[in-house]
Amino acid sequence: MLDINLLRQDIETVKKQLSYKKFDLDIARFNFLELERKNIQVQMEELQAKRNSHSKQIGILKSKQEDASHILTEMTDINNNLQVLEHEFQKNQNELSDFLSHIPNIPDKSVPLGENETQNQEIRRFGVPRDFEFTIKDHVDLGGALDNQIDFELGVKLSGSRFYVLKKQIAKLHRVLAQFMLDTHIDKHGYTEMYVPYIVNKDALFGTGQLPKFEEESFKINKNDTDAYLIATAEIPLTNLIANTILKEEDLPIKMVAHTPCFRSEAGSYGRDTRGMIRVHQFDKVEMVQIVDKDKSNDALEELTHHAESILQALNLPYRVMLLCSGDTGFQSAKTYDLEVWIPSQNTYREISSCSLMTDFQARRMQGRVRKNNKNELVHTLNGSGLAVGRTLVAVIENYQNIDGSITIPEVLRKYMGCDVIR
RNA sequence: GGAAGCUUGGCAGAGCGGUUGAAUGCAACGGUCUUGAAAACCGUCGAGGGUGCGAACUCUCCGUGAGUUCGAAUCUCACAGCUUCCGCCA
Repeated sequence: MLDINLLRQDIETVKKQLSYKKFDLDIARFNFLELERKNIQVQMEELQAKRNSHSKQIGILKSKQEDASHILTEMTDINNNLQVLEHEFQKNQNELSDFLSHIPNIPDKSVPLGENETQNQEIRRFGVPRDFEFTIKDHVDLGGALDNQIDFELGVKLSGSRFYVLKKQIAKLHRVLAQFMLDTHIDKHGYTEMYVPYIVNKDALFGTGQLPKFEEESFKINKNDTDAYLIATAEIPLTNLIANTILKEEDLPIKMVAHTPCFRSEAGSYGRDTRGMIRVHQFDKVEMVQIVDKDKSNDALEELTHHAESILQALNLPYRVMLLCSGDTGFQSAKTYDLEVWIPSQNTYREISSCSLMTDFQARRMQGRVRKNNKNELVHTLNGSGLAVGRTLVAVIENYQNIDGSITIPEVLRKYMGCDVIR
């Protein structure tokens, strides 16, 4: 959520900044709601003040056993009017907060202007795609040939399309990858390991910005007759840990990491990436979240991105870092780096991590603050995948495939796997 | 799943219809004293919002939501959470 004062002070500038994100801010609508709010609120508070002082008067008179009937009749009037105003005010507030909660975050100054992913900016590259001297297979064929250790049919049998079952060494490699990522972030990058719920309430989804605009992307379930949601990313539970909290200055920065499954409905992606494990309803991800002082958040984004990159480097997987252009930057984000890993079978780089600076956009929604110089100030939140485990598995399998269909285990994973190759 | 008790400011803990946004203690912050620190003493000390150039004035919030009342932290109802006991069970 944006600071409403920003809209009050300089709405034209905000409109322009948001237009870079392909969002059309309805200025007339905002001005109308604000004017209405002001009118109602001033009247309402005047009456409330009157009610409060009259009530006190009545109390004083009654305690002296004196007559208060003339004030009481006046109060009836006040209360009748007040009821109407309070109702109108509530309606106005609902409309205003609905209006505000649908406005995306403003892109950072350093974000290149652009419409879509074709205008994203490549920042740097690591590694060189391997030159295969044989005809390569994709992970689906490789997994199938390896005794169906990646089994899509079983996934369909149990749950439908976009689900899969892993077995034996591939299942272990999947587990080991997550383990390696967690260990790296905890031991080398100073993150605190967290274990969090996979089912969260509406407040949490609103806090990180998935509600109200993106409800259809989550799996909604029922818990004790109230709405609950499967997490689409550990960003949701991790970031919401600071909801309605006033942190101490020395608490910052908070750096947390968790390995969780992620559930996505993938509504609206029919036909896209239908083959394989790239786009599925359930996948594992190791997620990093940082809660930082607002002055340090830009540096924190660079740091976080490097943390994610270090996993790809350790696995020796070729990748590139893309700075998303304004039009491709997500709703909540002010600035996002995507890490794209080389997928040989697709002869291209595919997203494997997204590292974002949310500035105070989420903190304002969830009221996460820090006490600084005796004043409370919103924190900045950041998150990044470090990494998406399923896609990392795909990348390892495809990049490390051998002519006989076996998979060489990356050096750093061998002590975890207890073997050098899967065959 | 059943029963009882509880839910107040950073923490502890009063208040149980009327000048209460909330006593008191601790913590925190500022100051006096001191070479420095501790102790002692003095002072400050919940959050969010509105009108106004400003001074200032004012509203909302005592788990959440509804209700009773001229007036609710205080009464009623529903829901949630916590604690304890019983039952069941990974």
